[in-house]
Amino acid sequence: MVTVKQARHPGLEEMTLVAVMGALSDPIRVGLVRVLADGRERGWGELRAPVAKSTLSHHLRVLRDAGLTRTRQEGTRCFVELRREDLNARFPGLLEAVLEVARGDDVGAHVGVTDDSNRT
Amino acid sequence: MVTVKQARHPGLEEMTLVAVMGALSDPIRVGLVRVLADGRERGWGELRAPVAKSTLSHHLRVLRDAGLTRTRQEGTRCFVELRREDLNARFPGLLEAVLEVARGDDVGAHVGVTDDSNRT
DNA sequence: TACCTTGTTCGATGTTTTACGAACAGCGAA
DNA sequence: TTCGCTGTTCGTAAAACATCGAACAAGGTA
Repeated sequence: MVTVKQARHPGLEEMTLVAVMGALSDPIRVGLVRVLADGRERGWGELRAPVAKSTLSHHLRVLRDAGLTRTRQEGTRCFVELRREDLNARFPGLLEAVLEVARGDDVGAHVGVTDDSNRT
Repeated sequence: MVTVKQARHPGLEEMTLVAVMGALSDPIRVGLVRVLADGRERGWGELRAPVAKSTLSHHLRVLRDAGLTRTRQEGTRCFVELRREDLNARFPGLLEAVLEVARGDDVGAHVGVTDDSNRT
């Protein structure tokens, strides 16, 4: 019934440093953030990660609950995007610093997107 | 015998983003980092945190293993300090961004030092 | 030497996290 | 309506984590 509980996204004030750090303490999630770092909204199906879909769903929820991403549902499919402006407002400099290191170390390398670019 | 295994500190190359983020995903550890953020070396006994000493020891080890702090042993007591330069070299901007937010949100507020300033 | 102080290590425990496959629910298409 | 596709939720299991008290080890002190 209330299966898709219309995903609640935390407001700026609800985001906590500890939750964000926790969300970014997993390589898969860092990989997802990196994929979304180009600012483009991505379809769930575009995302590739070496885990079962239920696990991927879990990771996306952790990111969303921490306030890192925004999920939009359109009919049957979901789209995810990085809440870059919100993050920069709430945690100035943090996201950029993390992305910079993640890029340099190639953290979350096995996370990617299908080259099936049918959007944007 | 080898109780105090002379604490190994990871070199710059051994530090990982994920480990650092994990280390900073606990309010007590963030509080410890805040306390050390003034650059002063602190004695173990100076640190106050609302946990048992064995737990505090554990948290200090997590921080040390992630490369955030350096521990020095002098006779019977230990001294801890933040590896600020190393962190800035390895993760540019990250520590400052975290400290800034932690200060603003007062993360790890119940962690402090005894005003027993008998050092420096 | 016998004791005390200091911090680590050792279990033990309860909680949280990660992971999977299966079942389910919503939506669109046949 | 009946399928099929998509993503969430559930049940479960394994691993990691936070926490404590007790035991221990190393160094200083009496």
